[in-house]
Amino acid sequence: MSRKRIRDIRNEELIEATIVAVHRHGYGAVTMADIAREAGASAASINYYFGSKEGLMEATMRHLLRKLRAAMITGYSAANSPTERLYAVMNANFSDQLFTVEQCSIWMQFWASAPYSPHLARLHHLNRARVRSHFRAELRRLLPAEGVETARQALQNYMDGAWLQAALSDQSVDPAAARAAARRVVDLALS
Amino acid sequence: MSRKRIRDIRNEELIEATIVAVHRHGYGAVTMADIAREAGASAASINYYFGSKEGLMEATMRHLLRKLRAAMITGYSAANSPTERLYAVMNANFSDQLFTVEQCSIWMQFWASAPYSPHLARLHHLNRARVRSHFRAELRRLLPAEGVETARQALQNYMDGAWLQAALSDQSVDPAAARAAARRVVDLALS
DNA sequence: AAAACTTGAATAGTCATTCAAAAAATTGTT
DNA sequence: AACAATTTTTTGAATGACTATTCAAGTTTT
Repeated sequence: MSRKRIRDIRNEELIEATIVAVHRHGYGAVTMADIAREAGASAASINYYFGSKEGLMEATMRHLLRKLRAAMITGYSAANSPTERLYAVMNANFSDQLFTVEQCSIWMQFWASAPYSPHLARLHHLNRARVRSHFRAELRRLLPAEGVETARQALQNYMDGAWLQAALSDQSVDPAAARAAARRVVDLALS
Repeated sequence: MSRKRIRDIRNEELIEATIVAVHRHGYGAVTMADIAREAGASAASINYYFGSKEGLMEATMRHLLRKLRAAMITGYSAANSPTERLYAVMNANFSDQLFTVEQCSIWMQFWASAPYSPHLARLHHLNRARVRSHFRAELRRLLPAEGVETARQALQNYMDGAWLQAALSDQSVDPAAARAAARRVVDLALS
């Protein structure tokens, strides 16, 4: 039991250190030594746990995807109308925990490197397809059939664009304001 | 005169090679040797013209920004109503020449590395501010004051999100379809 | 002849990964 | 509890491979 625990604790520590280090140096420039220093460990021990740098990056993206999915499911189950579920998807994406410069920045780093890593690309496509089907399911109940796809693209691209802007902003972002803005965009798309 | 000409020709060739090579290998992974091979030149000659890899990357981004601005101005001057000018901005961003997987991909590479390069960050911010003011100017004539900012965010983030999606798509993209979709989103935002 | 251009080879540095050996934790035995 | 045996974890140092940049020596153009 405790054998597994130590491994899990180390895994989480190293992944958190990876998030910080990638945000600080960039995905393309970050080194194993940077991450090790951030975690207070050695580069060799990272390889002991994750096998390689690529393995660590993939594990980190899985971690972030899990967080995103968890936030989504939480809000989703509390909402009980199509419109509220749309708000819930937005609120999850712009929640206090997820919508920070640090996290948006690392998401963008992963997006940029996905085309060159089949593993990352696969994870990204799965996630995007899931969000797309959520949006479609709710919008079908709210709009005539010919308007569904346009509204979905408007909302989904808006979300990605907002994350991009947050990643590139040098100031800190305001999640509450982002949620309010997203809500207005949803209303606009449904009008 | 011809002294300058040779230099300009080489500059363009090397920048085009950079676009291809960065798209193929990624901004973080591309090497001077990759770019040189693509251009049929040597790595040393690139340094002769651009001083350093960073100088080459900055010049390449400037080149892309110029292209974008030129496309925008062309469409803009032909349009003569606020709505048509909004369409024109969208048409420029989704023009056949600009909206390709290759170019969207390299834009995303630049976005991702902007936070770690003051030069790139500066260029990016200037460009974004310019687009923002264009959108604002037109929307102010079409919507009540309190709706302008929401519509602008919806449109500008939509554009960035669409480019992001294009960069990550493994198939080739369809600029004409993207323009039609963008037009529907503009109509949605103005309704 | 002079200036501009090109490059092969050398330089000086970087980095991920491996590995042997040490340290720490866990287990089994008494 | 005590102690030894075993497994798991950690790391310093070495390895091998890769890179941007420089430069002297050529080639081409003016």
